[in-house]
Amino acid sequence: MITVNFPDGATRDYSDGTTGTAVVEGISKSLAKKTVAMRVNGELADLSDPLTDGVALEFVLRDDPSALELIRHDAAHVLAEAVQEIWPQTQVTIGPVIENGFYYDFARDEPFSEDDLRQIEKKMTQIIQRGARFTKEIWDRDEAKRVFKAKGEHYKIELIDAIPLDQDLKIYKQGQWFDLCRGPHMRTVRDVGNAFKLTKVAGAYWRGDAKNAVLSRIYGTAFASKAELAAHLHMLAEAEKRDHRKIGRELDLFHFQEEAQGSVFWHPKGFVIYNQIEAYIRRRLNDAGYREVKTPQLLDHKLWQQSGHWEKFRASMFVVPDEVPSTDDDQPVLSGTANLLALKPMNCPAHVQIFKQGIKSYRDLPIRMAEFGCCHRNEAHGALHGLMRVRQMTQDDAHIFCRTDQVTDETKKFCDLLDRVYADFGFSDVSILLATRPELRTGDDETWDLAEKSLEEALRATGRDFAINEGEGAFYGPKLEFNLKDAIGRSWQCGTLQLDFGTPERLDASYIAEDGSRQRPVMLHRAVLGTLERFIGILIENHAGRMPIWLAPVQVVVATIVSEADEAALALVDKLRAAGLRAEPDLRNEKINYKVREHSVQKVPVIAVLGKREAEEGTVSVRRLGAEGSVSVTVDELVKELVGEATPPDLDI
RNA sequence: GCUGCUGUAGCUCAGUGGUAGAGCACUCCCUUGGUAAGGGAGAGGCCGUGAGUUCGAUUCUCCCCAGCAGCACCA
Repeated sequence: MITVNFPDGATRDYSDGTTGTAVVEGISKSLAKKTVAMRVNGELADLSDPLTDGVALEFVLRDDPSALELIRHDAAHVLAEAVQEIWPQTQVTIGPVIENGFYYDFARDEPFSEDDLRQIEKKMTQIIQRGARFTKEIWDRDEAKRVFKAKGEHYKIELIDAIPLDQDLKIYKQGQWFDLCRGPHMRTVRDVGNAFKLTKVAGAYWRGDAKNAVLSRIYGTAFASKAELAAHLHMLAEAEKRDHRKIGRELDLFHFQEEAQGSVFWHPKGFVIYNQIEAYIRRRLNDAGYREVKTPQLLDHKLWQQSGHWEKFRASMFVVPDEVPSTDDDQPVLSGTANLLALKPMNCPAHVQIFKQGIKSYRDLPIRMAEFGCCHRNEAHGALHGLMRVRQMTQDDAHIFCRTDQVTDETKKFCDLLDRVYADFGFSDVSILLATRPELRTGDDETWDLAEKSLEEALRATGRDFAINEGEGAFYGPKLEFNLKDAIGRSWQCGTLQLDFGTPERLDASYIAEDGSRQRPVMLHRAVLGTLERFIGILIENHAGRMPIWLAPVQVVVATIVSEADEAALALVDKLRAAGLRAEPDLRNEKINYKVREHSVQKVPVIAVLGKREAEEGTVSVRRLGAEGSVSVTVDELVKELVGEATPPDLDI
């Protein structure tokens, strides 16, 4: 006899070995029909599992949010079955659920094409309609390896060997087809439903390791209902429309070209945004007690050796020989024997050099040293992506040199600064990850223990929620990653705070403590926006190109209807400019419809229209981006209104 | 860097084994027109680079380069 506890507080007794299926069928037929799985003590489980005494049982209905991962996982199995039914020679590997769907990696000589996806989808639909029941079996390891070997499934054998010996080896069958899987699954493949779609094909490394073979990955997504699938596909389409590379070209903000891959050519309009953001953050940093510096681009490789970058980061550095290139065309340009310099990939070692000038007292700390440092990193070609991933970048970087007892306070202050800045840019949803020691790192484990503990304690002291991001820290210390959620629900890592005991040690930075001893300062590496390039990319996508007026490259266009209004229009532009606004006239020989359309497409926030009537009366007809109608105001009212609106948020009183 | 796909006018894209087309943008002309495209004319391309197959290649094949997607890496 076993006792089962239900969410409503009820308890019921069943005979030993009773399954979830039996329980739900005993409660109600209609509930049983909708139930696809269960939670036993909070853990998702197969409905067909026998229950044990004293468990807390909840049923998972197909349209519960927690059923989504089951739908997707089952869809991945159906995908694998479909592929093997069409191409029996294909080996299956793994097929997990991911944030917005699932994928399955296959080993196959010929990669899949987009056309194959439609064919596979059809086959999946057939399989789902066949409605095979999922059944679970526990297999003996050797037996399992024999079976998979006989099927030519070599990757599965590797997977079996990776499963700890104390764990059962579970096989899930769906009709004739079966797969090694930890489960759980729903009742039948029919529970997958019809709201699924295969979205793309790609190569992916076996076990995510670049040293391994490349597999063919098929991505897909699945939802409980067609409507949710449609909404998701709509979001993807929306993301494509907002692509900052496309908008950057359309709005004439920046461009890239072959000769400078990964580096941005900022056009005048784009650079307005860049400069506005830099000026804004400079004011914010100044208010928060930072002092700005500027350090060299090129530094001797000896310094990078000392800092640890030469050993741990060299593959991402641009190394430059310190010699005069040969001007003889018959000779090699470089001798290959010169001393080596490197373009800085980070500002930290240079900041330590400034710190080390003169003797620092404990009274001087914390020192908050900021730099809009232009850094170069030799990113892999395949990593480059518009403004989001570039080779030349400018961070809103700063290093805080402080005592260990100041770490918590500095962390709090930094978080406060982040909140203000993100709010000013309209981001309200911020999540935090604590990234711990990576495999490739400098410093001993005791130092890492201390660093991770200190950073975590400091973060806890701010009272913020966070999650752990295992193994993703910087090579010199653990870091906090601040992720912003954008207007269409995507998450972007922007801010970072990294705690570093090692660099001051390696570069021999010290201060004189209260007792007269020499002490190492702690270094906090931190950025709020991350890199300006990437942050601007995020802003463009967040706003779909419609920048807030304080950032808009052109804030107002003064467009005329008839040439008799030209003079008044130019006078208005002068007035707006004198008030500090970015205003442009449009006196072209075009109809007002044409002008309005063009400036709307260009996302100009305000169009001030001047016809004969307005020119005579000293008024303007004001049309806002996205609004249908227009409002008539006097010239002075317009100037006053726009000055108020266009003031950067930190200067707004 | 790895796998796959792509590379034709400033942009978005057609197209063909016999050296090319559209729309928008651009220039000029007509039009002075009240809030998302007025009309007409014109100019603009070594069809990514190099090699091969061929009488002939932008088209087929290969190398390289770049871009895109994903992976790996990462701000």
